[in-house]
Amino acid sequence: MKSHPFRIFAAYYYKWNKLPPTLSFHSHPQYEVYYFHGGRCDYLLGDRIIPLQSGDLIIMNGMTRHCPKIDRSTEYVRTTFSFDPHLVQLFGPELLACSPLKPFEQLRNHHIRLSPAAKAECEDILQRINRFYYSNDVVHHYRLLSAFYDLLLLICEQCREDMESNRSTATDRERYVQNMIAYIEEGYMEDIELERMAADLHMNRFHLMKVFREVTGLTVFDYLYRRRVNQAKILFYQSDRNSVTDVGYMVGFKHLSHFSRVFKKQVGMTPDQYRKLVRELSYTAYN
DNA sequence: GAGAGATCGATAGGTGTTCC
DNA sequence: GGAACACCTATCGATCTCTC
Repeated sequence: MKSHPFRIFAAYYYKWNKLPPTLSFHSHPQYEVYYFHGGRCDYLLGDRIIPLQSGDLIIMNGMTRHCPKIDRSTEYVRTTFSFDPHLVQLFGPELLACSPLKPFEQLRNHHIRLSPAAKAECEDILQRINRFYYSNDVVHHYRLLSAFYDLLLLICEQCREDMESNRSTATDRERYVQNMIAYIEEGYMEDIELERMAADLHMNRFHLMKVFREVTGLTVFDYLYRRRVNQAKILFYQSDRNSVTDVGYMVGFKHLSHFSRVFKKQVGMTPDQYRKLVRELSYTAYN
């Protein structure tokens, strides 16, 4: 899976009992699932501190800055799993009917304490994800997607009560940023200007930029371009008949040169190289 | 040879930072 | 929260390479 071109997934099982890794506040446009197996750790999520217990699950929209604060005197084990929310488009309308991303969209950042039975089930799914993630086998790639879908459903089940009571723990600043992200989601394929965005959201342009950066660690345009490039990846994946030029225009770039430059900066290869990799993969899958 | 795509350079306008 | 300004980058056009 490491060499797989479709790097929208990222799954990591991590066990540490010696030197600590570099852990700092970070954010990203992907959604993230964090599962705590064991150890002593507080999780810093925006301006909240969550003391963790074994079997705790945190779902995050990714855009709020987050990091674990680990007690180094004990062994620390966790699994994180991040993914681009638009990846679910690959599941098709029937599987999307149950809104598998609803907990991420409605609750945004949410802490779940799993029962022993749910904990066992979750660990089984994560184990499968971890196993298939590192495989280059095409069948394992689809089994990874299947396990991913299973995980989303488990999360939906665990969040059902909280979603029904519509309990949201977002702060005012997070809600501001959620509005900005929703605005970008609606118009990322068109021209987006900060001035107009600020006016539409009834915010000051400077305040808007400042809050977005403070909450996410990214600039508005950093986010916009990541969103466009991820959508381009999905379009390449959905059909290798899409030309680089068409995809560039479809995701909101006005000029191919700009699209190519941004894509290469983010992905490390040109859109055409990426498209060819995806094409090779689908040929392998059908042969 | 034609079309698609990549790359480069110049520049105007927009953005981010800093300060109040 | 608002303003000023330096700097970055999006845009545009030109040109080159590659593939069919």
